[in-house]
Amino acid sequence: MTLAVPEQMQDRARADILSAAATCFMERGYSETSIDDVAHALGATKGRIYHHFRSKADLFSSVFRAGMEMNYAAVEPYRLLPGRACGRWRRMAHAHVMQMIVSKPFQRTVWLGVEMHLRGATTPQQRAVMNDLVRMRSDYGGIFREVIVKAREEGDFRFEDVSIANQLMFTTLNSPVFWYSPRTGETRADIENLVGQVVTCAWRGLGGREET
Amino acid sequence: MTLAVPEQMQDRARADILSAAATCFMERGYSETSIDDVAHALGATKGRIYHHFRSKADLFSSVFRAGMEMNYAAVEPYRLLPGRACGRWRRMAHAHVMQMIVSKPFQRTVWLGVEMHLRGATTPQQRAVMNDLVRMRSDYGGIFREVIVKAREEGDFRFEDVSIANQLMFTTLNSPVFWYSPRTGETRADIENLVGQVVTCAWRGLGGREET
DNA sequence: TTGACAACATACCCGGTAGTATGTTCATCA
DNA sequence: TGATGAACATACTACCGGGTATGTTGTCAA
Repeated sequence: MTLAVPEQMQDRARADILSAAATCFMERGYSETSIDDVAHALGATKGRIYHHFRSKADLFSSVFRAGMEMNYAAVEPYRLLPGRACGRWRRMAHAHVMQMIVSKPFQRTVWLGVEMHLRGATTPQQRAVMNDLVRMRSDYGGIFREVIVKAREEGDFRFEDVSIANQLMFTTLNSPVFWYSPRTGETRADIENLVGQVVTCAWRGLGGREET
Repeated sequence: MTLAVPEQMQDRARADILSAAATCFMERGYSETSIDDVAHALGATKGRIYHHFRSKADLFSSVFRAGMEMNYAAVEPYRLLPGRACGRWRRMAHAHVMQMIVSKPFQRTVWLGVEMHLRGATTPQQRAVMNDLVRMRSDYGGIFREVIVKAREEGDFRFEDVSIANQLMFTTLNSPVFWYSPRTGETRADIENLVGQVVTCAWRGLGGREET
């Protein structure tokens, strides 16, 4: 069988389009991005995109899903680590923030998707897909929710309402998606330091004790 | 002179349009909102809107400006209060969060405007107006920045980078704009409690000591 | 070698929307 | 009382962008 190579090439073709689309959605928003824009960013035409995706909404959903899969993959290694919950939280939070930075175009698109879903700006069948994706994101939030609840039980976090605390925590951890942009001559250590400040801010916000 | 009444009526007519437009922009975004949508929300037609605003961009800018003016007005009473800076910060932060809730449609529009500006999705002349508005917002951020710097000098706040701290703080204080929605039977005390949790989270994030 | 299909490009249609041009109504004022 | 203009509504145009229908090229299998 020589099907393995074509399949990989197809995945590659899709991945290239997804990446270009994510950047366009980040830079221009959903409605302001035309299929022609995405095609132009690829040095191609509409035909290429409509060959791999059924519609603009389908393309958008695919970027959304890819972004969420990246998030799951990023925190997966730390979910079931032994020890105190607050320790797991710190690892997961760090991985999450780092992911916001390295896959910013996809994460911005995820954000756009959530906003659109809250506004209900979709067709009935597309809405089903979006419901699935938003649930996927909600479940992802649930992972963190469980951890901070456990950490509170263990006396490491202090907060009133769990839902509000989780909202505020995610707001903080996601924020680099909006204001981070790479600086010239930026080192790995610079980014680590930045991520550290964000995680610390969220940690404090959750009522975590000051680390030494 | 009987001009006083017509002028007030004109302001009123503009204010009604601004309010309807803010709600539409919040619910649908900029591009997804048509002038016909805004007109329909008013029980009117396009003619009414184009009689008071030169273009869709002009209408949007006006909503943006109105939102920012509300913010300035909200924190103004506390800016120059005597005492420690962290005390002023708490008053200002409280007023700001409350403003995010009570004028949510306008604040969402402000957010949309900032996003659009960062993407540079405007015509040259419209860009001049947007530059002015974004500067207005930047100055508003500067007010808080001064206060948290002062509070750090006074030993009440602890954080590394001022810009990052200010970004994270605003992210937290603004967040209700995205997830708050009024509940049935909600009392004034409920809202105050909610605002309190948000302010406390930001306070902690800035490294403020635990209040008794 | 040929035919079949994937992977595009090109050309076109058509609905929606910003903006305009032109009524229409009503109040005010000389 | 008639003229004037503000405050709209109505009717229309021009254009942009999603989607489709159709052409073109290269590759692989029989």
